Amino acid sequence: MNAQIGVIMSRWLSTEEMQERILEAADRLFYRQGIRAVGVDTIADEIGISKRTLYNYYPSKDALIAAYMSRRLVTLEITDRPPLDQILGAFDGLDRSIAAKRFRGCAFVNAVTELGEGTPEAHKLAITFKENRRLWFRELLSRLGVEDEDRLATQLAILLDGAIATALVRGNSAMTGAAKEAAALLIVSATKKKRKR
Amino acid sequence: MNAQIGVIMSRWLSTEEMQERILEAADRLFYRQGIRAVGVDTIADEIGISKRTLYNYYPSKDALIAAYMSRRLVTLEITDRPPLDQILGAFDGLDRSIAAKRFRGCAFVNAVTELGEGTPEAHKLAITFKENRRLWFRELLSRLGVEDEDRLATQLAILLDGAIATALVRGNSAMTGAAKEAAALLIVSATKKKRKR
DNA sequence: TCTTGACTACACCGCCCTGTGTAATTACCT
DNA sequence: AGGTAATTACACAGGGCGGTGTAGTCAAGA
Repeated sequence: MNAQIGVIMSRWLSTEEMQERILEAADRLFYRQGIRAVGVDTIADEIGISKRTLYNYYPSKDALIAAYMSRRLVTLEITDRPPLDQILGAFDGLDRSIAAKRFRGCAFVNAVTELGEGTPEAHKLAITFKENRRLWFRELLSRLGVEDEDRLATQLAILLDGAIATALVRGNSAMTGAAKEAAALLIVSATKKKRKR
Repeated sequence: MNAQIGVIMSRWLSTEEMQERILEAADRLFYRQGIRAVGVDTIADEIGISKRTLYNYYPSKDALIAAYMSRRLVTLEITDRPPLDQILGAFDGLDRSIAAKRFRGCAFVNAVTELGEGTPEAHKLAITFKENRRLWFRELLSRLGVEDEDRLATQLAILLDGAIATALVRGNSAMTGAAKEAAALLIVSATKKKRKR
């Protein structure tokens, strides 16, 4: 066969690099086709290694799932751009993700749906992810100087998640503009309230 | 065994009643545990009939899934209550659903997530469901006399779906109030705009 | 009483999945 | 040159699933 690719790779790649290579493939397949729908063999085939080798780097599929979700748990950064731009930019980012044609909704919400209550780690990671983004909104709103930034951050997070779910079902990004507009209106309304006091 | 229940039932129940009885159990299990996670045997056991009998009423699991989703596709009714009450009442209804402790998110979004692109019927039913609710919002907004009711209906639908997704992940209904408030603010803002013209 | 139709229990098929066991192969290191 | 560690192909166990085949049971109607 044309095989033994893994043998060659393993000489050039460190353990961490192999894990990352596996994880990258798992991420792509899990996100696109669903965690339950993708078998370990499929992931191994995807990068041209044997299933046996994959189990040398991850002891179980559950470990792979946990690593997959941890990898998606990126820390959101706050730049020195205007806070309002950053907030509304999140909706533009969603729009671009949908347009990129690999969109399958929120990986964390999907994981909770697919795995159910039987996997508390996934559930915790999903909560953490959502809360991180809400706090990211809140910090930016705080810098904007709005009133009741905690509640407003929740509302923005709801809008974003709603746009994600809607885009998943409808299969297009026609509604991101409306969501962004609603977000802007809520923020403007809150800043006006603040000014009045 | 204590069995032969199905035999007894089939003498008393018509074909439609048996189908409904099966479907009710399938609905409960599919929604709670997920479509892929529930086997046909489990559904049959749940109502005390044999798998063989179940296949006499539904030719395949796919047919059962389609019936499950069709059953969830209820037509939303518009009453003579004030339109604003009905709109905001949708958020209260969500709050009650979550509190009822059987909440597992939106059945249609979950079906799209679980079944993927391989089941276009489910996808179509999900789109229909979401669009029905959006049009329900739009009709009520139209009766309210707001400006740009189509876009506002989209925004309200996004808010509701976002609240559903957030509640699914967080496991509580702490955010429905914020979603409802945002909805109210968007509507009030639209009515003010109308008044100004 | 006898026939008919629905249901049951149970076995079974074929498929897919996670995970492991094994012997052979390969490349690097001493 | 020989040893070592990783990888490979392959088989297989164990389990679940969707779906079917079959022989027997039971109640209703003629």
